[in-house]
Amino acid sequence: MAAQKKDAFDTEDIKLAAFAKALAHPARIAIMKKLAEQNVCICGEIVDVIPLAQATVSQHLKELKNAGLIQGTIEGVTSCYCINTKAVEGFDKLLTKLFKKLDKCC
Amino acid sequence: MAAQKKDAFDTEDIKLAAFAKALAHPARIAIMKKLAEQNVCICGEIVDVIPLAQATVSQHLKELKNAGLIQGTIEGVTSCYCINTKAVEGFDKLLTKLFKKLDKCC
DNA sequence: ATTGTATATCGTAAATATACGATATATTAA
DNA sequence: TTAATATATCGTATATTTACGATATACAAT
Repeated sequence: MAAQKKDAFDTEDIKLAAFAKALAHPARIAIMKKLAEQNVCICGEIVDVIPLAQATVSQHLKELKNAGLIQGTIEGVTSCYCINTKAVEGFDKLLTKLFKKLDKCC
Repeated sequence: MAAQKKDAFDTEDIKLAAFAKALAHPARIAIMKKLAEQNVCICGEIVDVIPLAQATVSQHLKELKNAGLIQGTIEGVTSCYCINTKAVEGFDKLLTKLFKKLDKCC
C-alpha cells in the first residue's frame, strides 16, 4: 500500500514548520542569540543591537513569543525576555528527528 | 564596550534564517521527509502525497531548490529530486551552533 | 502633577508567500 | 504525426509578513 494523498498535513509537520517560521528572519535569529548570550533574561537592549526600529523589534519579539520560543514578563517600566528552554528542546527534538531521516538518505 | 547597533544583519544569521524559511511550511517539511524516506531520489510521487495542487507542489519544490536543500534533474519526461546532503549538513551545523548557545542559557 | 523613559500597539504601505487553474514544454507511446 | 503524460511556468487572487512612524500605556523621577 503506497503512501496516499492526504487531505491535510501531519500535525508534527505543522508544528515543525511553525518553529522554523519563527526563526525564518535574521532579526529573530539575532534576538535568540542575544538572549542566549545574556544568559539571564534581558530586556530592551535587544532593540539596541537589532538594526531595525523599536516597533519592528517589538513585533519580532511578539512572534517569537507566539511561537513559544521565548517568554516575556514586565518588570517595572521594562520588559524582560528569556528563552523558553522547554520549547527550544521540543523544536530541537523535531529537527533532530528530521535530520536523522535526511542523513539516512542519498 | 557593549554590543552596538549595527546597520545590517550577520551573514550567518541571514543564511540560517533562509534555511529556516525554506522549512517554514508543512508542505516543504513533508517533501523533505518523503525524499528522505525514498532514500533514492524520486520524482513526482511527491505530488501524490502532498495535499496541494500540482502547480503548488512544484512551487514548493522550487523554493527548496532555491534554498539549496534539494537538487533536481530531469530524467526523460519525469523530474527527479533528491536531498542535497551538503547543504543539509551546513544547515544542521548552523542550527547546532545556535542550539548550543541556547542551551547554555537560562 | 508633570516629565521622561521603556515598551506595546495601531494604522498602514509595500513586499512576499501561498494557492490554484490554465497553459506551455518536452518526452514517450501509439 | 498525434495523443498522452509529467512537470514547469504564467497569471492572478488573496493572505501574510515586514517595516515604520505615530500613538497609547504604564511606571519612575522630579
